[in-house]
Amino acid sequence: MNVLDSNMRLTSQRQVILEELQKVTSHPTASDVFDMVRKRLPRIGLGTVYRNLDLLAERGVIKKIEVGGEQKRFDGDTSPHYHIRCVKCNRVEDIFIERHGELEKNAASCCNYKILDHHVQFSGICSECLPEA
Amino acid sequence: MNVLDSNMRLTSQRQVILEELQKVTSHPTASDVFDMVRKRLPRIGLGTVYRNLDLLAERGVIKKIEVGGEQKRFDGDTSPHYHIRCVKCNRVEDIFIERHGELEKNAASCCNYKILDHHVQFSGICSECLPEA
DNA sequence: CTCAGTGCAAACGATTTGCAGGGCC
DNA sequence: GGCCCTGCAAATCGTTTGCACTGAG
Repeated sequence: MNVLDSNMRLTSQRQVILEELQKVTSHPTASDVFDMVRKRLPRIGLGTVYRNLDLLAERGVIKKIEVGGEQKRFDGDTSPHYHIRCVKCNRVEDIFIERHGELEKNAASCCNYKILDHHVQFSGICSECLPEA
Repeated sequence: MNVLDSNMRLTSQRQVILEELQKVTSHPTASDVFDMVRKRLPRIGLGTVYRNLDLLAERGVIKKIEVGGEQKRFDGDTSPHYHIRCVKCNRVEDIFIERHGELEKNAASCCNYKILDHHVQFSGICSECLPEA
């Protein structure tokens, strides 16, 4: 928790939210996290969850990811990796293939942007949904 | 407009929405399209715009793209290409580099999904925003 | 003590939907 | 003439915010 500013307090809500998020690899939405955290802190409010997730994401302690779908999702793993989403059940999983630096180089040569980052989104059908497809 | 089902009617609203969208490369949001279309059809409703954009996207006549930000955007160009978003002004532009088939192959070998598609999202600072950065 | 953080509820913005009337095929 | 589609407004959903209170430092 040393990444946080000195004027950022270590509340139990903040702590539990981070712990619960880092415990899973399911890329939960804010209300998923709310449900997870509520088991340990029954009086926590949904607003608090949103506020803390945004704050932690801003500091880079966690990542806010925007795959398809309506709700944003959060990832406790900040190491660089890609994602795949199942178009049937909307599950989101990690794809650990090496980042293609080449991609940013190619993009840079065909537009006059200062490129900061890139992300690759795969979509497909997960092994669990495949049989019924 | 031959891509449409036989039971899909060619209303003026539908026609104008498609025309206006194909006229630009700015990846407008639904309400951007609403504003564009309203100049020609002042009585059109926002709901109609949403309904038609979704419908056209479902048929593959246009594409619904989900870059960062709150609103979804629409692209009249359905040829395969990537996108870059300016983190300052939120403009979205096309990146025409050849698709990396390799990406899907690599992803397939590290997860047991049937991979259907992939998309690459770049983020950066556009030439217009760069001076003030 | 102080002020960042909280719970709660109301507000908000994007999108969806129910419905009665309208116009394409 | 049927029924898909529209305009309109209300409803919904995710997320944000105002406020008075609480508790970490």
